[in-house]
Amino acid sequence: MSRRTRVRFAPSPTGPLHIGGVRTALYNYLFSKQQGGDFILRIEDTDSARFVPGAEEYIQEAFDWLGLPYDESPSKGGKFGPYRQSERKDIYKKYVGQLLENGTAYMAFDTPEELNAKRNETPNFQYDATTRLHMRNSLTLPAEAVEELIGNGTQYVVRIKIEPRIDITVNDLIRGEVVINSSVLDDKVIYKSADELPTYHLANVVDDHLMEITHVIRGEEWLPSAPLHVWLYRSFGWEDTMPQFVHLPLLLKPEGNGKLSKRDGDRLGFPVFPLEWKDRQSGEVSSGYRESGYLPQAVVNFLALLGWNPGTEQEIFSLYELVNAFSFDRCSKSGAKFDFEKAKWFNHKYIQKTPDDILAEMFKPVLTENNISCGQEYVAKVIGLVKERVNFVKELWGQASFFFIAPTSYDEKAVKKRWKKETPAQLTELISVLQEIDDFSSENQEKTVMQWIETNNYPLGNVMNTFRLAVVGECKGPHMFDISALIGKQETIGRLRKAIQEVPVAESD
RNA sequence: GGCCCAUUCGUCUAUCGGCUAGGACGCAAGAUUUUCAUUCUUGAAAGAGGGGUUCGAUUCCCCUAUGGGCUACCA
Repeated sequence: MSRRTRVRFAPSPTGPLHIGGVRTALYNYLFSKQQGGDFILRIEDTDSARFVPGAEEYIQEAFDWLGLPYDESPSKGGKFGPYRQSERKDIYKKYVGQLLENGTAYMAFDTPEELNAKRNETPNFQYDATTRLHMRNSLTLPAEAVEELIGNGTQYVVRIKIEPRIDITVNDLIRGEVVINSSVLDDKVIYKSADELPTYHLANVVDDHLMEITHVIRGEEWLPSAPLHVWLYRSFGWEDTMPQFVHLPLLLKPEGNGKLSKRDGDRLGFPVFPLEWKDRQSGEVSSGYRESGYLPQAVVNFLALLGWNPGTEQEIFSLYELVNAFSFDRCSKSGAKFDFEKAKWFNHKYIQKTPDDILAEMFKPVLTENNISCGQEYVAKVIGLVKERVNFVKELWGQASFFFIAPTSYDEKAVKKRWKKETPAQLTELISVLQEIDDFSSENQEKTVMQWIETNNYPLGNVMNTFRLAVVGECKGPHMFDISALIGKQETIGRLRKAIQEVPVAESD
């Protein structure tokens, strides 16, 4: 009997979604879609103290932007809901009761102070089979005392009871079998009476079971607690439908050591979040990929290759191609440092793939910012000419501003090098040559102007560069006649006239 | 400290015992171009160290080193 593949991405709404989390979600998405299964978003908000308003909305918006739709989620619903753990209190309560009843968990009344004291006096103190009988819990206290404590409202926690000296095998699709002896595990808290909420471990196992999750695909930081999760499945008697585990290598800082953290981004000058995030408390703004000008497809492509490879030399993948090509046995086992330069390169590639009119739409705000209002068709044409030289949409302005406004100054170095005393006369002549051209297309202009240059035996490089200087203001930009053709005859001649008047001829030589 | 995971160019990675160790980003040089950029070509650049196993180890095993993760009534 094979079950329908169902995977979940289960972030905690404690702030903006980190790019490492995005990659985890992406791998979940790719795998589930390849298997024709379901991709589920579950919000793990069991820690009320760390809840951050707006975080859940942010997460949803990020996946909308990235183009990774969920089949089931808090906003979309689904038949395994609710999808917010804070709304599943009753469910957890019921299942904790089950463990208490079958004796695989117990209640502990030790206060935080008592535990701290224990930890201080005993090095490497662990709440486990060797110590639990010296603590205040339902194993050591008489039944009546336990009754009384509960009766008078004393707060307690429920701990899982780990039997010692048992080898627990975690089967991981990337790492193979990881065997851990239960003696190194501690009796983790799985439920707190204070807020009637489970901790991650319990909620996770119960939800994955109830939601019929077949593959738990998550970051490597969860590997150490995977044996505990296996133990929980065993305690519930759910081992036969236990999901397959997949622990993904972590995303590391681009320089130095440690895993990529929220603070790294703006410190190193690149985003670590998909979308911009403004902290409501501190007002601190963290940059996002979307706002920095990345195309979502580029982010997805780049992230997919960070820890996975197709085994071929293909690097540019559409989401569809990724879904088909993805597999866990081509995932690497070690952490990947984030390479921001390569991310830029991917974006450059995707800019080239994006149709000009879509880029024009994205470029609109930049134009507005510079007080330019202009027909979309013209903007698209401009972009077609310059897009191969940019990595980001917003860089288009630096490459194309002269298509919208005439130069107000002329690059000094270039003027010094190119603007000779004969230049004004030559350009004046050029004006009359251009004046005569009826079909102002790039090709036609080129033919005519080249002929004129040849006939007069003018130095080609110098004439063309001064022409460019007059129209662009610098020695840069696409093919000269493409520029003049696009801005038009009138504008081209106007700019030539202006330059002849304004650019001073160097006195020397 | 304890436990777990990992280790090929600066970075992401290929190699599933035969290697002149391949590709990409970045870097350098050259070519193309009337400019700048793009593009193209070429180049420099790697198996952490030590033991085994083997005819032969980057590949398998062990040890050490290094990196990373976990070690909460966080996730």
